[in-house]
Amino acid sequence: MAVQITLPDGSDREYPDGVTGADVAASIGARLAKAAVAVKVDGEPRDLSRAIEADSAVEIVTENTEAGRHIMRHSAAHVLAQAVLDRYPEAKFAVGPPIEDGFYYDFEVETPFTPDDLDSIEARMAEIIAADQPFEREVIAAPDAEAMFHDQPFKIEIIQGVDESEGAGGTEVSIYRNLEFADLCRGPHVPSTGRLSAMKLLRSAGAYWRGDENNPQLQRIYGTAWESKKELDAFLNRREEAAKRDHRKLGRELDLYSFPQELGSGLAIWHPNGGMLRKVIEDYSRQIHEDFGFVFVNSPHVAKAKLWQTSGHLDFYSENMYPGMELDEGEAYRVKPMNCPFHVLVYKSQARSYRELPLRFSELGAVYRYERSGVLHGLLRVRGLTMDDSHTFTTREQIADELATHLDFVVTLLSEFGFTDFEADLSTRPEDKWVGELDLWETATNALRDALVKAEVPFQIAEGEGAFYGPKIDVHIRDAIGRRWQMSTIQVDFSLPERFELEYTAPGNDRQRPVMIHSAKFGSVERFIGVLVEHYAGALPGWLSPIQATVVPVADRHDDYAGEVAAAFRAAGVRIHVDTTDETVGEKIRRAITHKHPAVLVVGDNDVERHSVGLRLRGDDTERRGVPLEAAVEELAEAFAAPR
RNA sequence: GCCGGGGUAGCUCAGUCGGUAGAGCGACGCACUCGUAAUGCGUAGGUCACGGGUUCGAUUCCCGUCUCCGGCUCCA
Repeated sequence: MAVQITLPDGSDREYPDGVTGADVAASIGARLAKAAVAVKVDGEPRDLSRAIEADSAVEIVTENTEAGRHIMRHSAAHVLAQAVLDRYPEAKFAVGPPIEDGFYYDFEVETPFTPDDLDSIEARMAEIIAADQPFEREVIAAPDAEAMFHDQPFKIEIIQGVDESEGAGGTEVSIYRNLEFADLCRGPHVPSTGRLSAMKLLRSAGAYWRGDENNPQLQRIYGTAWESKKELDAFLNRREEAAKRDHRKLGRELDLYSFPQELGSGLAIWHPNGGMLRKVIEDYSRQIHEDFGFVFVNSPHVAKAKLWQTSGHLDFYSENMYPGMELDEGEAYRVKPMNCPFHVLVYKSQARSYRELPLRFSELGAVYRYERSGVLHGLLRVRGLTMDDSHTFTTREQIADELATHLDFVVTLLSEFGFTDFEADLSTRPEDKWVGELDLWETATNALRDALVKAEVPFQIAEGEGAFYGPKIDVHIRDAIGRRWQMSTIQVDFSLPERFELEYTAPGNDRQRPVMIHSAKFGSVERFIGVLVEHYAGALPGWLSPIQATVVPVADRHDDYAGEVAAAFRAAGVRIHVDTTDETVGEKIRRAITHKHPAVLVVGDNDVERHSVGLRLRGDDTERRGVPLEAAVEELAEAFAAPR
């Protein structure tokens, strides 16, 4: 007997019966065998030590691939559990999957782990790894597994879950064993613990069993594992680099905004530089809205509770709303968490004709949302935010064109801020609870899909994930270091027009109900700025920089000329300031560079005489001397011009 | 909200096994007037987050509050 194995390059090889993945790897090459952590047999990951019974396509999974690291991290999670149970025999262990860049394991223990505990656990893991214990797979009947894990309630629950999902009775589960430690696991695993030397525990945290806060809270330990010390160090280094981009830290360094404790959680104040950044972004927002045919409306921060009752927010959104207040004779008011009811009232302020539609209302509206204290995070999750919010009222016939326009708008806007890597989620009708007409849902959903295809935005369909009142598109971007952020949304709404009994007069003089499209392009101005700052690591593109250029007079006899230079730039629309502080030239330049100013202009005796400047642009560590002033003004005005 | 870890000068941090605190940067003053990433000297600046308790004495120990950081989706 022999098995025929097809390798990824298409070649076929014969192997004797009982051949293992490890044998196949060894037969191809010693280096491959050394790097192998598992195999894929007909696409299914398996242990290297398992015999390959039938003819199949085999691919060796090596440690330097994502699939390989995934397996290593899964194995590292086992070792973590093993170490914890060694140290805390009474601990109950729950689940321990690999995640992006690492792994975790959840435990129920008497007292939460301290940082010292983590050191001790990591030391025990190092011993297990040094002992190079082999991972051994075993398949046993579910009832036997329940007996084996009789004092491990989470494992019992998992075993019973396997029963439910795969049909009760006669079900088998696999377990992995290394020495005295055994864990329920689908596998595969690395051959032995010795493969996990580049490993580090990172932190502990509370986490609810199965992510549900009604369940007991477990103690989660996070760790990371890589194929080599070098890769581990590179990862730790990347984390440090990411920390340097933290918009909260950069916000302070660049004097953009702050979160004073006196103010309140989740609330920011904007300093002059941040105020300028907001102005530039808000000016841009107004301009592009105008360019895409939107008109501007405005609304107050509070409204009668009855309005929120009509809109449905008190029924569906009240947990995110600030508590009510009473005015006059017991009239209840609420602070707005959204702008939509106001824009609806603008629509209702007069009888509408089909000739006016689509009607696109836009507002940079400050809204307030109650977020749980634990989820607040800098500008990225706040309790007071400014939405570049719009509400478009269309006829049914116009929906498709209108959605395409909105997507075009969003993509144009994100591109002009330098984001190029988009992904979208298309959320479709929920199964059970929804309003409106089925064919309208289909029309709108298809229109959203067509728009995505036409705009060439890669997307996934989030089946049934839509709101009850209509389908939507969420647009995500990837930032400079690969993180994914949700930015824009385009949300169709069949419900609000119904609730507010919106109408327009159609050509046949009959009354029709419009459809609404909610859309936020930045999401929130605050959050958008947070993402921008992190994406650019504070070095905002010239058109966005609050200070675009600094003039450095060489000595104070050049201050007057420096003022003339600044005036010339200002006249051309460049945001410039003169550094007249009593410092050396080197220090003033260093200061401008560390504050990420896009241009530094040094002026000295030669420049006064020749009416020129020394010009140094950000990212360039050389300078150009004696550039004629007019030429420099023209160059920077062009380089720093806003896209619209 | 829940779990863990923090809160000391404007910022970054050290320190106090209970005897009211220190550095660097920044700010301010003086000198220097300088050509592309830190000139020198000096001065000021702290209710050690807030409230209570223990103590002869609390920034330090205990309790509570506020606040910040990390985590709470990724199906053995």
